[in-house]
Amino acid sequence: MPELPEVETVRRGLAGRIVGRSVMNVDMGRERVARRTSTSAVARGLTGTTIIEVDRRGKYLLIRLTGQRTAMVHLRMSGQLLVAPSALPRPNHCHVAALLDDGNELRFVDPRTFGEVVVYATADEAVVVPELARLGRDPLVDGVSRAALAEICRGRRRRLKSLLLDQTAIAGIGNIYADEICHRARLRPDRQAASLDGRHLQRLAEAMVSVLNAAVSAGGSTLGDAQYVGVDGQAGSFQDEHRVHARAGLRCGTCGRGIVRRMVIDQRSTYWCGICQR
DNA sequence: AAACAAACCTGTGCGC
DNA sequence: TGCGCACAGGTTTGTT
Repeated sequence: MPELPEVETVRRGLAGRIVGRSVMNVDMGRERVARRTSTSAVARGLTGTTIIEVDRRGKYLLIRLTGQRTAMVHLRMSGQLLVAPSALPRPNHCHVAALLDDGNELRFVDPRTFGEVVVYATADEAVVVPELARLGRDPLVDGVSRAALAEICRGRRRRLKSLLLDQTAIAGIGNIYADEICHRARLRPDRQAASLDGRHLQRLAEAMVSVLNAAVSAGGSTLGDAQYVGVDGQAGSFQDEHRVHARAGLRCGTCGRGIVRRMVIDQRSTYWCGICQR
């Protein structure tokens, strides 16, 4: 579910609601969400700390804590981080509930339990979360240029969308935004990345930044199943601006002539307009 | 190296 | 209504 814009929306929500708060007590649910260590390690790691700041790298949230600790949260497909008064009943599938000193609870909710939480000494980051070091550049944190994309595409025989989904190439883009970025750049998702010339790469870099920024401004995308919501349970609105994703059979909103088509790339549904995108 | 398949889970929507 | 199946925003592992 959550891609860069949704995770960034959560990050901003958390920054405004939990920075400066202390963790009084922690209730844990399913062991699986703490699989990188254990539920008791997560509870012990959080209890008694104060939240200093909230960082994001690609789809990874990094909550910096006192005591030189960090809590890493990855929402995967169905995870949510919610801040709610502790008096309100917890939703189903609430696997971490951290009581804060202002009476709110920070809650990690995840029906499918693909998501995870781990607390570690910040100095051990490279050991505990080794995939962070392998992430490619984050288009909003690091910026992305035509030259940077040329470097990524160079010497590879790979389809464009597959490259966009590869977190070690570019961090934060998932299935929705890969489709929307390809559309905005007017590039077919299945064309060979190595075939892109300087003009194409320039369009791709601009599309990446503009689509992701617009999506962050809209608070992310909440599809029909409403799985993604922000920390206050609010839906995003960028789904109203999707041009192709999950719109098979509908008329392309950009050219007004093409009908959005569906294909499968890397086991993921892929939507594109055969007229706009070459 | 790239593409593909399956796995991890639960929920929802659709056709019959 | 109920059942069975397809499918869902992610990532990893193993196989062609």
